Amino acid sequence: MHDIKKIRNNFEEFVANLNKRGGSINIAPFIEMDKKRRDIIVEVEALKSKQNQVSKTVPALKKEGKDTAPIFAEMKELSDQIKGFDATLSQLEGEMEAFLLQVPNIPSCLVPEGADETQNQEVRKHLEPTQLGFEATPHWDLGKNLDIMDNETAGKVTGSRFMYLKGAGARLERALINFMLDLHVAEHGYTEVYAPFIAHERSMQGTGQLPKFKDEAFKLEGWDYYLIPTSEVTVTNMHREEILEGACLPIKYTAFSACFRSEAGAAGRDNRGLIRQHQFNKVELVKFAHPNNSYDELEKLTANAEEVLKRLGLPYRVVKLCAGDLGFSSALTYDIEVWMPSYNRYVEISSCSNFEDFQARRAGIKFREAAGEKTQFVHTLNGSGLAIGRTMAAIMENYQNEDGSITIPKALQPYMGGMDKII
RNA sequence: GGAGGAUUAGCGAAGUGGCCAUAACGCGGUGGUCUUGAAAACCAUUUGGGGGAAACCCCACGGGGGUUCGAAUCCCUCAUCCUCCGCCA
Repeated sequence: MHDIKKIRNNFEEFVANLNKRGGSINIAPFIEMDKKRRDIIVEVEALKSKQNQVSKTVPALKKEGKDTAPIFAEMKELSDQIKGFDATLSQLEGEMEAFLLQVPNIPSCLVPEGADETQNQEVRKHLEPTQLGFEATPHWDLGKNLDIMDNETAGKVTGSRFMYLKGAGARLERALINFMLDLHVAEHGYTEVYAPFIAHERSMQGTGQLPKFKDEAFKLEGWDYYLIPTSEVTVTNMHREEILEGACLPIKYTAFSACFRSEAGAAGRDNRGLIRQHQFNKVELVKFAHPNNSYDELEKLTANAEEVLKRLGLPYRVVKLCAGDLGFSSALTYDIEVWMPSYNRYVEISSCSNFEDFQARRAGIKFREAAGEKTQFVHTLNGSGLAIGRTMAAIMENYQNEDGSITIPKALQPYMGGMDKII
């Protein structure tokens, strides 16, 4: 959500910045609605002021025993007029909100120009791509052969794009969750949160999943509830409609959750195995930061997510998304991509973004620098730290042995009850 | 799921149709007086949003709707909390 005043006062600059994303937005109807809205407000408030003035004199008139009927008749007319204006106004404001909710965030000045992911910029790289010395087996084949992954049973019980994990596979999922949460809590200073997997419509709107991406979300029939596509929704909205104390910032949360995505239109190649599921687990990092240092906080958050891959010894690179590839709510995003041997390329495993005040405006998350100061919107940030399923896939593929077994990375062995290999 | 009660500022709380929302009263916060300093006492100050060039005006008593000339107050509805009952991991 954008500041109406900002749009009103610099709308050419606003449109130019927005169009860096590749669209072309027509803001003129909005400017017209805004003008009309303010005209109506001036008119209706004058009427309300009169209504208040007259109402104040009523008790005195009654006390004096005067006849109030003519005044009431006149006031009835005024009251009806006010109701008419208020109805027009609320409809207009509804239209304006509906318009604004569809407008994506402005890319930060740090975002490179570009139309699509081919123009994203590689920022840094850790480790060289794994040299197995034999042909890489995709993780879904490894998983099936080791009897730790079973998508056929999932198909029987639920449907496609779901997965059963068994034995060491299920254990590995749990180990990764605990390993990541422990790292972020004990070493990176995040507060662990366990949040609902379902959120109402306004929360989904608060973080920007709605109204534009309705098709991506699973809605509960008969309810205004959605399965969360990421715990970003339930964690960021923890502080919706709140005024935080400036001294508390930055607030840092880490949360494990299942995530649910319809993945509408994402059929086809590169989606097998654990890469693109309707349900997957994720450990999320969320920050509420002071506007002055939110970009430093983004660097730290990204480094915190990278640390997971470093400890697991997985090769990765960090790319800065160009304007055309930037998510709807984001002002700047770093994607972390892990090396996937069977793909012979990097695959996204985390997306770390600064939303500046875009989500904060939608969700009403403010802070006060100090007592007596004006309130301002916080900057919100988040990133995966990391997606569990894709991390498991990356471990299976990068740590596979020629005999089809999988070595467990050292850092995970304590979480696997000392197991060092899945055979 | 059923019955009853509650929701007012940072906290507690008064207010049951107009004279009560810059919201009584108490606590807390901030500034000051006094003091070597502190405490105490005293004085002042302390919600958020919108419109307007400004003066100033409008809105908000858990959310939304209604009745009324006028709603914190009456009605409907939703949410949350408390008590009891039912059910349950």
